[in-house]
Amino acid sequence: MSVDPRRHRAARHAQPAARPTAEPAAGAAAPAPRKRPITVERITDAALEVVAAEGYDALTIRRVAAVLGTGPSSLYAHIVNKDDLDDLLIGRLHAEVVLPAPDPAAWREQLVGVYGQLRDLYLRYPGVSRAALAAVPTNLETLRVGEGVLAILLAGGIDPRTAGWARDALSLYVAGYALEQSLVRQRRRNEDQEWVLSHDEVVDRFAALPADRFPHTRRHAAELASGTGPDRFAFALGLLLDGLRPAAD
Amino acid sequence: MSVDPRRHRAARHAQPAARPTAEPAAGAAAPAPRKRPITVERITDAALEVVAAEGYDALTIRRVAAVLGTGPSSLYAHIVNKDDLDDLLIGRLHAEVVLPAPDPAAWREQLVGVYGQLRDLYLRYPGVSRAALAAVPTNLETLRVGEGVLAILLAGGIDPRTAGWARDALSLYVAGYALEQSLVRQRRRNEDQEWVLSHDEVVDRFAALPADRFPHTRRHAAELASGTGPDRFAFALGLLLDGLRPAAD
DNA sequence: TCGTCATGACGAACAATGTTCTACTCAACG
DNA sequence: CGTTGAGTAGAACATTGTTCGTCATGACGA
Repeated sequence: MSVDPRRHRAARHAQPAARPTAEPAAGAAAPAPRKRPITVERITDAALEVVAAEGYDALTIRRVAAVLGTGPSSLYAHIVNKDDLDDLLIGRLHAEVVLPAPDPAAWREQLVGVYGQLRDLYLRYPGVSRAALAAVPTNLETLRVGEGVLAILLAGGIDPRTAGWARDALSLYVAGYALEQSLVRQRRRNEDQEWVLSHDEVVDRFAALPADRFPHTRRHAAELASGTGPDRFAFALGLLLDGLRPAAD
Repeated sequence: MSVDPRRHRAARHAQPAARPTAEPAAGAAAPAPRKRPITVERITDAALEVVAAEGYDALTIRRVAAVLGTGPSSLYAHIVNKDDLDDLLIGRLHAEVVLPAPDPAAWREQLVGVYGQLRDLYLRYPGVSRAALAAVPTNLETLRVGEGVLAILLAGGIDPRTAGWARDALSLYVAGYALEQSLVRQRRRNEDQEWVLSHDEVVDRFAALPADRFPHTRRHAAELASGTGPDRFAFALGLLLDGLRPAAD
């Protein structure tokens, strides 16, 4: 039974009562174990390494264990299961988000900045946003980012209930956007699937649709396939944020 | 090699050249095969049955085969792989969406109606929205719904490029919303996981956060956890749609 | 009417996954 | 020097998607 990693998970989701990690003073109590013991941090590092290099689909317990030079069972002394590993990943990602001090005059730009960071993190680790969508919303680092976003919204004059709902919608959209974008890029890599289409092919395909059943798609094929990812992202975020304006004026 | 189901998949994604399904006139050419042969339609039916009853996670090839009273390998004469099955599912779901004739005066309500249908379909089959997020956007039925949405937006006076981007954002949000909602309900069912929280517990947990690091989350715990699913859905959809207004006026 | 053949169904099997069981190592402590 | 106990690791199990070779079965031509 040993230390039971479930306790550790619970600690990551509960309020930080005392010391979050309780790292030794580097040389005092634990004078450097000879063989680089497996820790939750090292597991998370290895997992992110795998995801960055090969995508979230390649993230298996065995793959992570191989990176650490061990077998799959060795990880289960530190993590509860694969869901727990996902949780660690999105926690680590959210931990990297830097939150600005809320500025009532610039709440909109600040939110674009924060969610832009999240988007970039998601895209740097292709497919993790799937884990983010499935994640339990009580992870401590996720809560930290949520609190920061809430602070910005409230500083902007948005009433609390609206702010909460808007935050949910924004987070949902960003995760969904990153997931879709990752899938597109992944498909572009697997060119062995002959029915995968490039950008131009999509335009051609749209334009080749029967005019009787798909008049608009056909007519505006170019516009529909237009716009890089960031453009669409900024557009959607703008829609969501501008809708909040009335409450602030 | 036989008929190669890849051809069928390609047909489902290509333009409908001639007959979409080519169903026999019931008694003319094919006078009722004695043993109910396995067809793509029956596979899709069985798969949806499984998802409706046990959720998308329970959707395995073997499970579907069992519903049809056969072994897993029998399905591979009709589908390419599991991704193909996912594609069939979301195609069938989109086929059930009824599209209104575009009314320039009611484009907003019409869109709420269409995406409400999609949301209800997703929620009726818990978890399928995951497949929808990963789906290839060239599925014929998906294109049909997309065309319908586009028609409504254009009738509302939205310019084509904005309409296309807005459509993407809306579809993304609806799929993400349904996925999140399905996960919440699924978690609520698996009560054996002790760290899963009910609504009230979430409020308590928020209110119990340390006030120094989570002041806003703590203070507005009630508002943050407030609102049923439909409320939040309507709110987010409203944000996205109202942002389009200026272009229409 | 009989033989041939192609289509599709099926069982067994394979590789890969998450997870558990049990044995083992090895530093710390009496 | 012996004990202990946490952390490690290898083997194994159940379940997944997928493929291979074989078999039934209905259609078609002589």
